Amino acid sequence: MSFEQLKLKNQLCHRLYMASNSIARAYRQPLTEIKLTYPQYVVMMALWEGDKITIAELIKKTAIDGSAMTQILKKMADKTLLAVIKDEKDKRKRFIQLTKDGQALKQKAVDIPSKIHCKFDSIDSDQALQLMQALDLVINDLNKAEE
Amino acid sequence: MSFEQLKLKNQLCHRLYMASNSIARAYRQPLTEIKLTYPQYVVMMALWEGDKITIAELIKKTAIDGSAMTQILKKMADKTLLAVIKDEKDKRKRFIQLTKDGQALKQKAVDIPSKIHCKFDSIDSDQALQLMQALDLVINDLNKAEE
DNA sequence: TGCAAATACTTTGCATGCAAATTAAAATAA
DNA sequence: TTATTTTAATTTGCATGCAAAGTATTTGCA
Repeated sequence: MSFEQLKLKNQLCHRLYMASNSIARAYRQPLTEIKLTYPQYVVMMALWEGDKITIAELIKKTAIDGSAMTQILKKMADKTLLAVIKDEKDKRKRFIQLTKDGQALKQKAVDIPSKIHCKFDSIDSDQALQLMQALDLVINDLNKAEE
Repeated sequence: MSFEQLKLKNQLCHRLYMASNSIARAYRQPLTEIKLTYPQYVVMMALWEGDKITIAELIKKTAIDGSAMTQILKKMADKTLLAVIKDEKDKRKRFIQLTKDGQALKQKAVDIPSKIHCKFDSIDSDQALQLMQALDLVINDLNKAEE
């Protein structure tokens, strides 16, 4: 067994680590302007597509950790972006509903994707799509292996 | 301006977020067995390629945040994996040197890459290489934009 | 009916990632 | 040389990501 595989330059995981951190950092400035952290922005994107969903559904859609989600939602509720509503039928469940503030924020966020997009000089839309598809394979393989 | 770009399924950043978390999670179990966290493992990989480098060089090589690095190195020194040595010439600098424990750990870590690799059913070595190259473009574009 | 098992969340503790401020020392300019 | 700037690390404060434990509720079954 060679040690070649232990070199950082051969590690897909390290590329993902760097790329994920780099892109989160790139979002930081535009997100600061609308007072959101990156995970909070992910939650908002999920809810803009459709709110009145349970926390469990939100977790599945965003892939944000459940225990982190509790804290994130609490902060976002404090900022009056959303409301946590108890389900009367099943008292274990909570629905998340956007407030007017939360809905209105979508207008301010709509320019963010293009701001990030224009930082990519070396990658066109087609390559970005391919990259996303490759990442989907990675994600599926790893999540499959979890069970 | 369409809202289509704000959908999660169209976000490269969210794919990277999920992929990076998924792969870090995949490493967690094998790394627990050798008592390392993922960033600590990255530090070890960097040092196995060549130690007696300064903290600044280690930061550049691993892309780990500087303030996090201070904490990480402190914990690793406590575990006697490495030693922090002051530079007598330039008293601002510190060199990092592996201990015997730290060097010996390489033998236990050598199997980890293949353990992860075998979780990828949908991706062959060639695709993985392409993926890494695409990620390098993303990383370079974003880091270039930082300045 | 009654109780174990499964769900949906929350809480806690630990390890980062990151911005901003701080400290110490070296390099540079005036 | 002395003041200014730059560099190398550390410290602090905040926001996750995650495992593990805890709390209600609801289901499923004997």
